[in-house]
Amino acid sequence: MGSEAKCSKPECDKFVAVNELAKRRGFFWSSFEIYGGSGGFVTYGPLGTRLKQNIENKLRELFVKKIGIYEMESSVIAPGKVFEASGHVDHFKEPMVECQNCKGRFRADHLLEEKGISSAEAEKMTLAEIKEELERHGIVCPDCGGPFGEPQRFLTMFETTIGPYSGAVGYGRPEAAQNIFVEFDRLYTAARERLPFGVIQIGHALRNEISPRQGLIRLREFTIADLEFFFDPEEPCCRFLGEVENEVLPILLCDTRLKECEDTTDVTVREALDRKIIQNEWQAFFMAQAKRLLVELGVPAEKQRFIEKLTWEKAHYSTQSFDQEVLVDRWGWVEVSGHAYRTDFDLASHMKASGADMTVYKEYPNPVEKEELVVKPIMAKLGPIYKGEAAKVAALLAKVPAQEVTDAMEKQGSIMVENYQVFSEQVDISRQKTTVRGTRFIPHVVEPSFGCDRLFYVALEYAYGIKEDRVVMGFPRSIAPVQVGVYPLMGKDGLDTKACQIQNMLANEGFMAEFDETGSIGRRYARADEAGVQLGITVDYDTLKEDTVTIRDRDSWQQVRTAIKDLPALLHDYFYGKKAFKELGVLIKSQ
RNA sequence: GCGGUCGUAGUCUAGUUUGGUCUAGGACAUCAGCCUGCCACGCUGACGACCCGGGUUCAAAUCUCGGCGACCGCACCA
Repeated sequence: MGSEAKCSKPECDKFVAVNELAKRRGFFWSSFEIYGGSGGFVTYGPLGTRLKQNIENKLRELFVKKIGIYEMESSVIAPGKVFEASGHVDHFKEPMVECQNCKGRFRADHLLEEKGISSAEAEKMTLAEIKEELERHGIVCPDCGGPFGEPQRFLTMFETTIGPYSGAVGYGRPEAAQNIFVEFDRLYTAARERLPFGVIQIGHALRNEISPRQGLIRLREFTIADLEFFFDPEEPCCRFLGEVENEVLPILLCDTRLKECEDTTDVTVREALDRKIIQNEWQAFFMAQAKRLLVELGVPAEKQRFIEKLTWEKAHYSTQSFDQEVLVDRWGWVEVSGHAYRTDFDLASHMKASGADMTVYKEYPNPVEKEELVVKPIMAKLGPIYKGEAAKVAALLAKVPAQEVTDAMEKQGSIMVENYQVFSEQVDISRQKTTVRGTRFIPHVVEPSFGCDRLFYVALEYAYGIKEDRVVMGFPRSIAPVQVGVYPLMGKDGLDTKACQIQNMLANEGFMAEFDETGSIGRRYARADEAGVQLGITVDYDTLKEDTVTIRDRDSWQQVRTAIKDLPALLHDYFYGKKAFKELGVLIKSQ
């Protein structure tokens, strides 16, 4: 049974078809097959690597080139402190117990919560303490009443040691975001200390999933694109909002979800903000951009939606979160990006843990004149009295609010600081005028975060089509892994040499162009369609006479004839989306 | 991690029930040659597989145990 025949059957879904094609044509496959394989790891082949790069470059185009987001690249492994500070160490380790009788597994902290122990308490307990508490409350398996084994912590971060000393714990990053927060200070300097600004990092992340499934959808090592956008919470306006305010976002709201209803509410970006469905302008802007990105990857708007996350579904750092989902053939709605309002959580956490200053300075539009009381100890008088303790007295005095000192001096002529009495003649109280020109604050963050492997998968699935029993991968032209195939009609009479020259010329013009001379011309077209090659240039006998070629469109199978010398300019326009296929030459009537 | 189903060339599969005739068959793909004047033509040839390891047996693709992997369900998914 041939693969095409099988895939025309209804029970053969697109996931199976796409995965089979991907393996056969080298888009991707699961890694380490010669050693029996290992779940959750994937290898991208020649076509897949190119497609993935094109998708990642779409992100760069959309965010880096068009709106000036900065890009950075940092390490996958980070010292333990980074993820302790970020809260991941706490949130990634869940104590679990297994029933020795029925093998059911339960979250130990949840079992304890039922006995009135708060989750905060449970989180702090050691495994021994958890075991003790479980025994003390006589907690047994809720399913069968069987006894529990030893509690164990399940860690979904990959743990390692840095260097030869086992004390130095390191973790594989489960998201790319933390690198950005950790490097905030330098990034902010590089951004010339102006808000708002954003930084994107596209790179691998690691999550030690219990059981990775669903091919590219859930991997243990995957590519994530985290964009952290920093802004002043007092100036939350998005200057690009005008470009997207009429974009319609289909959102499945919390309220709707709680009614166990799956209906989305269609709102424009403007409405979503006016009705406070989305709290933040930048977040709404990025959601609109995310929708447009998916459209450009070939996923129509009606196959996308946003889900507002419920309180208990949200990450520990987020106040409002939406997931962007795409409808796929096999599993229904699958998350492709997350949009979280992280407030100042991350910068504040790292500031607290590291002691580094993560605040930024903001100048007021108008300086504020401030008059304040200043208490200055007169050391010339304190010194002779308190001798060696004079400095200490002065320090203690500095801790007392100036107004309090002034009041005491006016009432009693002295003030007690601990056991020391300071008299009014020992201090100099004055009113000082100062000009406050600005303030320091921690920026807020909205984060769009894309799963690149999932973007890749949905692009493949939506490109997958069957035309006359043949697979045609109809990628949008901007992400096609191969832009042009160049084919001699026959591998003789100099047609092959001519085709080679054209391929070479196009490659030098910057196109991804491939030469193929084996098999019949029809076979080569079919092969190219399956790889998603956007255009086919065929060199025939007329080419030798008049220096023209035919260009074949992968999707319509139509052909136009055009002069070789015009190819570079025409193709550049075509791939930039400035020209349609039919504008590339004179349409040839189908034979 | 549990339960179910499953694992044969690049891909899809026949064979497994009932161990031997399997030196493992086919289709498609790939490569070489011939042919071929625009959509997987044809012919000839080539390449190429029983997931890994133990056990039972005279004999294992087939039975059995363990491992690994895949899919589905449960759980998990910041």
